[in-house]
Amino acid sequence: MPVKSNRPTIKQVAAAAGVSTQTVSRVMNDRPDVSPETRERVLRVINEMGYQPSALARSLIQQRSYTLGVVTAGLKYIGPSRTLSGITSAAEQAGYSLLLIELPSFDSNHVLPILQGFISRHVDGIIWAVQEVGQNRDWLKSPPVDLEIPIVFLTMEPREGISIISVDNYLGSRMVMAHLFEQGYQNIGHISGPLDWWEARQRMAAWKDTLKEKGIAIKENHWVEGNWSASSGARAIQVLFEKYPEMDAVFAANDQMALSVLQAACARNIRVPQDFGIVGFDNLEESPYFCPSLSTVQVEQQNMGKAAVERIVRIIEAGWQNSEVNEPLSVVFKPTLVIRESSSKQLIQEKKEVITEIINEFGG
Amino acid sequence: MPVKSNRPTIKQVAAAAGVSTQTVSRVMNDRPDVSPETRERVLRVINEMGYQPSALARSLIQQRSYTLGVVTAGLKYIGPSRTLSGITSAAEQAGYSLLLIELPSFDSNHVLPILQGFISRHVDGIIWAVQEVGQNRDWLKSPPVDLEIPIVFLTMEPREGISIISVDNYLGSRMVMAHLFEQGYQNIGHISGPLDWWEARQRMAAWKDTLKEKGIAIKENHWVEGNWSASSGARAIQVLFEKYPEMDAVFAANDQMALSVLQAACARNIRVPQDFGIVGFDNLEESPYFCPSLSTVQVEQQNMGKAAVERIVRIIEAGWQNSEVNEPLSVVFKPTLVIRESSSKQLIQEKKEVITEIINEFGG
DNA sequence: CTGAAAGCGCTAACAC
DNA sequence: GTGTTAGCGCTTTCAG
Repeated sequence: MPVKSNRPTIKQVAAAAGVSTQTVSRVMNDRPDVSPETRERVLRVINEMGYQPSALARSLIQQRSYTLGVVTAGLKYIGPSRTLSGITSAAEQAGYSLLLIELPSFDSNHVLPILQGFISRHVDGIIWAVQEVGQNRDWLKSPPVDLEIPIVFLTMEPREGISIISVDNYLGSRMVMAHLFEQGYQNIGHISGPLDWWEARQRMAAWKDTLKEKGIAIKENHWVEGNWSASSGARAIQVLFEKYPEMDAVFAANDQMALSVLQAACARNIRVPQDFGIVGFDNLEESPYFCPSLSTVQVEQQNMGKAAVERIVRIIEAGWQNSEVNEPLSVVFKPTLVIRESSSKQLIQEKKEVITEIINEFGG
Repeated sequence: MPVKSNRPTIKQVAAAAGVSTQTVSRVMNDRPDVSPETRERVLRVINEMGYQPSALARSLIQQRSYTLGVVTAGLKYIGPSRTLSGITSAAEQAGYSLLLIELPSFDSNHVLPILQGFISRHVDGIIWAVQEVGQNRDWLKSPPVDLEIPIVFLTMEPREGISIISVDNYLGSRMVMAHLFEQGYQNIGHISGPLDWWEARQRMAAWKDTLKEKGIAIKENHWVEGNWSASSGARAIQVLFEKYPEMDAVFAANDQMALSVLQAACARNIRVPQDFGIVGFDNLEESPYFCPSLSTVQVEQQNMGKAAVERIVRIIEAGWQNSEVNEPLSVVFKPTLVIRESSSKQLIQEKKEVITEIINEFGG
């Protein structure tokens, strides 16, 4: 079973139809300057032979591949996958193929071979869908190749002249904190994400700033750094219960870690939310079904993926006709607070959920 | 910012180095027949100019793209993403690029444009990583194009002459049932997945067969069909509690639905596992942290993705040298039973987990 | 060891 | 309307 596929070439189709390759090309590309009879005849032959033009050859001559390079990491986690899902559907719709690369780790700074691969394959644009972690953006300071290819980043700290699609983690976390105080919780602990993640720092900053504004001193024993995993959350909550006994609520930087807090509370017979409030971040598919259901922050990851594709496509098409893209380089999505039983003394009775649009909360 | 990148071509490198393009090509491909001095000179120029050969042009002439087409669906669920993650890392290691397509739905049978796209882009092989659902394999009966490209499927019913990487869902479910009976549960209900899914049917068949073997009559009120989601699980368990009051255990076809059972039991103050046993399937990252922790079946999805890549690469390379692949076409992975608190009266005391290798259980 | 010629499959540019 | 010529960037083949 030789790999070499013997599908017909444009030459063979032309010969079979008794025309030149140019005419076949014109028919394939719906050019007007072909007589109806010729067109029909050629189309018939194309169908009979099952002719499929080579995108490779076309890309080569047109210097345009209709392909996007996508870099992701941590696909085994749900966040990156959701984003990727948004990317795939938007790309399909825009008529672009996707060349996918998954980094071996989030903080990989080993990007040269990836960029070279993309260049070598003539991608029209790149979507860098890896969160900002550790030093994994350092290569931007001195790009290893001078990149003529447009590139859009997802989820990173704003940088001059770079197109970024991100979500306002700080705002989302502020909403969490405002909600917890509103519910009457006073001593709010925090389980942060790993602090080499930009997003983890943002979420933590909101926790700190809110406490500061309330005149509450932040002590070392009021928070613990986790690593996003439920097991790290389990360790963290144990430490917090021990070192911060007055604590009556926890803001966990994601739902997995919040889940462990739920479990720990359950194991200690602490009543949630009556005596202890818990809020997470990310809104897992399962979070409404935790016991009690988990309050959290909803991020439209799929839409962010879509936005990234739309943005890169607009840049590509603009560059193609040498026009400028006159819209803001970056987009910041607004998250939504989803209030469920784990933090709402009212809701635990009524068994429903409330979604707070930022617009209503933070006068938009 | 024109998209057209003005990176150097082999011609320019050749001119700059004062050699012919062949020589540059030879150097790039590490051919032996270049004098050390020439090689060094050319290499220097290559580095200076940042030359990166065009994979497109190379693919065109070699009739070989070192690219794999990957078809997936439901990336917003964790299962498909885990598999994809296995595929990306194995492909990277094997030196293949990935062209990714996500179907709009699991049961899409609209495959012609996808195959044409792959053919057009000269992929060397295809990995069809979509579960078998409804009629979504019908196109295999009369392939819409005569596919010269080798293709490997993940997770589908065995079919003559087709290479398939799958997991033994039936075996995994038998292990669940054996375990539940061993724990002394007698009246075991089932929440199935949607029955147009092959995997859901397999899991259910094991439930049925086990009951039959135990001489237990299967009644309509002993099971409910879910749709994999936690919310469908919530509806299902409500029905079961009502119509099957003697029930003392549930085998849910995935962890999300099992989670809802956990929640429902918690809401009704039913003691799990003392009075009621629960087992899921798939082993979510979060399942050890449910309250109580959830017994389940572990499937090595990432390894299945890896296996698919390794298989397709072997077929490709074999085809390339016109040899045959003399190994079984298909691989069936063995799942593992993970016993946690939700179904183990012993463990709920000790707070640990037990992993049952099939080898020990079903005399392998 | 090196280079010249040919061509992978297609389309842009121009001729007729 | 249609065909011819040239060439995208590379490798294969063959000559020297």
